[in-house]
Amino acid sequence: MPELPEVEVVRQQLKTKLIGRTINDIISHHDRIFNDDLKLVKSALIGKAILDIERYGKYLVFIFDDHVLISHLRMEGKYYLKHIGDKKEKHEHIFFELDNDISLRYHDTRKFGRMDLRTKEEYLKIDPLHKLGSEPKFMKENELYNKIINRNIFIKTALLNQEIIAGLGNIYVDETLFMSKIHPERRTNTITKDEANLIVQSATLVLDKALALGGTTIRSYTSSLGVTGLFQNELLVHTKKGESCPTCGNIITKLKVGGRGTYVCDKCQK
DNA sequence: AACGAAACCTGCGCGC
DNA sequence: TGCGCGCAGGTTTCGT
Repeated sequence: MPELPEVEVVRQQLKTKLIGRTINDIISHHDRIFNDDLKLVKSALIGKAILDIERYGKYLVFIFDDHVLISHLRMEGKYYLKHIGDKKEKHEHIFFELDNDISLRYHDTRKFGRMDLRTKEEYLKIDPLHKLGSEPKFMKENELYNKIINRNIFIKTALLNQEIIAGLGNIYVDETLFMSKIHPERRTNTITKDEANLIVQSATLVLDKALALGGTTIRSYTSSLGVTGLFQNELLVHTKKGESCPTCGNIITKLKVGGRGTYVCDKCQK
């Protein structure tokens, strides 16, 4: 479900509700969400307070005193705030039972999401965060160019690779490439410095604007945690197959790039 | 090492 | 109505 703006919205919402709350119990109904042994997770976190919630790219990080819990929502992960004892809904896999009668529930229809327990000391230095690329707004001049010029993959595939650039997903890559007038199937070794820097600038703009509108909501139900953004009304090409290009009027087409549905204006994007 | 495809899951919409 | 297929805002693993 979420890319950087949607995860950031979740982070901000959770923060207002959860800072200072203490974990009284953790209940798991599906044993593949936690990558670590449940007993280990419980012994590290039970009795501890949530001190902060950080975000790196699409990863959420719950900060405790000695440990952190890194959460990736993948395609469909969501957090719901309920009351302890509320009926377990389908696809609610992890319950974090907090003080103040709060039951923080991790909901994931496809069970793709994952959580990793790490120590505060090392969590930025090891998997899964240590190889994460820079977010567009923090990228330096030519940083993207230097990372892709010696590779020979589709530019769309490169922008979806979180080790190259962090935070973009299928929707925002399409929008970024449209704004940059670059075709998603351009090979990375043909991208110029100016084009790479323009891509970073466009990505920064798209992500900022999407965040300001609360993210994008397509093909998704409303959640109890405000992931009902408005940026879907601002999309220029993604989901617009058969419609007119807002720049030139040409019909927008859909193709597959790296197995992902991709929307493009063949006239504008070269 | 690098690349592309398949795998991981479940649900929904569409065509027949 | 029922069935099979393709598709879904992501990442990891497998095969070449």
